[in-house]
Amino acid sequence: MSLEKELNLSVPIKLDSHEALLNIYYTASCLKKKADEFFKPFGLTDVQFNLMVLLKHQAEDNGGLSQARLSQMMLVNRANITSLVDRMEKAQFVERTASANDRRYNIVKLTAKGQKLLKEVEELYAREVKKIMSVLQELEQKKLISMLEKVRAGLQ
Amino acid sequence: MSLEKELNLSVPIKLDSHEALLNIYYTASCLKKKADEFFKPFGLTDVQFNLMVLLKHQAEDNGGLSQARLSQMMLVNRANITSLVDRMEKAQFVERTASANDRRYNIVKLTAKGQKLLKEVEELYAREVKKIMSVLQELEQKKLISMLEKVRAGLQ
DNA sequence: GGCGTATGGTATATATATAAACAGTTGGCG
DNA sequence: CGCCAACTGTTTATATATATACCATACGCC
Repeated sequence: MSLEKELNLSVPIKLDSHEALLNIYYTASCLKKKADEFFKPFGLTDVQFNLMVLLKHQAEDNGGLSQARLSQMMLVNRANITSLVDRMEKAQFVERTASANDRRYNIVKLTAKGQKLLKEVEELYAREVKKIMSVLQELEQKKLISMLEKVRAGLQ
Repeated sequence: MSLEKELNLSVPIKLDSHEALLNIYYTASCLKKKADEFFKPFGLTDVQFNLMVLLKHQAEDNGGLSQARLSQMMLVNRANITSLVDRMEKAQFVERTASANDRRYNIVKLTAKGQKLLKEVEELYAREVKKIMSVLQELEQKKLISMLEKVRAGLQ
């Protein structure tokens, strides 16, 4: 359905390019809502799940990741990670360890509880993602990815 | 550039469909950052600009819009609009009027100051959007829109 | 070895988002 | 007419985001 109908606008969007941009924006917003709904029963948010996935799959030798590294991979300000890890530490999903080499760093790792939960959720999540994106054929998905990469590249 | 490189991931994203979904998500995030940067010199945020555009173009007879209507068109919870309009009223971009017909409603309208600012920003914004999306040809933009509509439709 | 610069994490102020509970208003229907 | 159900806007608690300023630490270079 067109954005115009979905948002119940009384006047159509003038620029095609604006409509395309708004589509990216609103689709992401809908996906986020859907994700938050999906994660809620597990006591997680989409952001927290994302952080756990990064800890599991992107840490070499399972050695954990620094908060700064996490902030780069999540495209957020590093100030953000402080409170996020605070909350997740309180929920016992992750733990901070001071780095031995460089005392500026906090190394964040999954706890046993975090690992167990992640294992449980990850598979269901993958299935859900496949289902959601299955409305597009494989070639379309690749085309979509390449178009969005072009848009990001154009932003500098 | 691929998400893998942009985020400096050490392990590639396994599922194509997940990569597509993350591309939507991260592109929206990059666009939002770009937009906020763009609006900052005018003392606006992207959300505030969006609200002003709706007030200007979607209100029939320039009669303003209720907060509930705004929340529907912005795809946010109506609780959100309260503080948003509070801030914008304080900045004198908009004003609330009690509806004559139905005392439950607040009608939100642009002030003269808001109209003047919007007029100034809107044109620059349209130019910027055209520039950003010009990395895609017109047909590609239409294809992008239709793919994103399909994704949203699949979410129910 | 010591100093300036860069980097990591934190604190604060601010903006945006949700959900849930509440009060006031409206409207339908017996 | 009166009650109930639905709707609007607000409040509160919570989660996420930014920018900025700050402190501790590390590193390069003289």
